[in-house]
Amino acid sequence: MLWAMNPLTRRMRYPVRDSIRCFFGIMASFKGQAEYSVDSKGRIAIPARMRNALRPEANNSFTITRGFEQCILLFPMDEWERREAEIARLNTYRSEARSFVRTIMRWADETKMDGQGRIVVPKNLIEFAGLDSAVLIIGVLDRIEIWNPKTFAAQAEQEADYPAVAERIFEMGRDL
Amino acid sequence: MLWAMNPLTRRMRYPVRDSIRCFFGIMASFKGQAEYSVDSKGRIAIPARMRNALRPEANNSFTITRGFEQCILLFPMDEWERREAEIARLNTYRSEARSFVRTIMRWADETKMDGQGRIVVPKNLIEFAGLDSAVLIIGVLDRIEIWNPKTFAAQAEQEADYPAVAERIFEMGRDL
DNA sequence: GGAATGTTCCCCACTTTTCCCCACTCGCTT
DNA sequence: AAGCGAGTGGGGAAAAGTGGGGAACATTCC
Repeated sequence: MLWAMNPLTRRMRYPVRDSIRCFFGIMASFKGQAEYSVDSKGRIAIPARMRNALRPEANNSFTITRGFEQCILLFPMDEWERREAEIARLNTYRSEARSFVRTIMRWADETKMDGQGRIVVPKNLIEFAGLDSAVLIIGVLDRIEIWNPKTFAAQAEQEADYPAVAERIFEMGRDL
Repeated sequence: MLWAMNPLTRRMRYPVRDSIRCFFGIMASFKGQAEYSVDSKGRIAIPARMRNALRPEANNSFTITRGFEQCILLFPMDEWERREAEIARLNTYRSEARSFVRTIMRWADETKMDGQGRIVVPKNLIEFAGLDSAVLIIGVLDRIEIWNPKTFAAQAEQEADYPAVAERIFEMGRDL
């Protein structure tokens, strides 16, 4: 296994295996979940396991934004830049595209981890996701999701048909 | 990461990563929202996050104009010059193009930030956008939008189908 | 022409927020 | 048991947002 230096801790803790190849090159690959707390200053610690999956190019920074569901998304800086370039190609003389870009960018903000590996979550996003003292942090491939545990549980009965959904998504016959 | 000097604060606060490549080269990348106040002199502060995203070429200046919606647009000077060049290429023997160019240029004005990072908004634009004491400032990629919060809220029910619009726009299936 | 009035622009000052750093606790490993 | 990594809490310096004074310039009125 290869290791690279994590600039936050200045240690060789970045495992290259924890990344996957994609169209653009290499992207991070977050996985797992953890229940952490939000402190009085609105800070949330990023689980060490996910910090270690960050590529050095991300510079310990994330773009934080809202999800389509009632949760917060964290994209590593390098990954977000690719998405933004895609958004910038939309034709903003079309009213629908204009409104879409406005909504995406309006919720987005840049945030950098402090020396303890924490990020500050903007107040409007805390409100949007309905966060209180405890949060559920989930690693989902190229992004990290932050949920209020209650909100997640409430919408997680959808996962009851998890196998059925999988069948629909992969119905073109291509197995992963 | 590269840093350049922000001439406003005379500090190395301008992150070069905070710009994205586009057809023309590099453009600024504004994001986030903030609710600020308009003071008695008609001045509005530009959020520090967005000031730091300005390229030195913009020279702390904006071209201010009206949007397609009922809001005010701020383009960094360097970005505006590219747009103006684009507009100048339109065929002004077409009456529709003539009218479009006239309307755009009629509302446009130049404004430069003061030492505190504030701009003065022309009275006709304040009237057009219906601004009073509080404004909503939104970073939208290559431009900054200034809204009356009430006006924005009134037209923001479009955001209800934000996920649906996203599915339509990115119908190739790639989730954002 | 000159004084009065108003506007623009630059600077200084105050308050609040943000960000960086230090410190503590708790498991787990050595 | 000691040491280290990980999660949590908080203090203080610096930056950001806000308000306002006053000089320089323009405009209007007598």
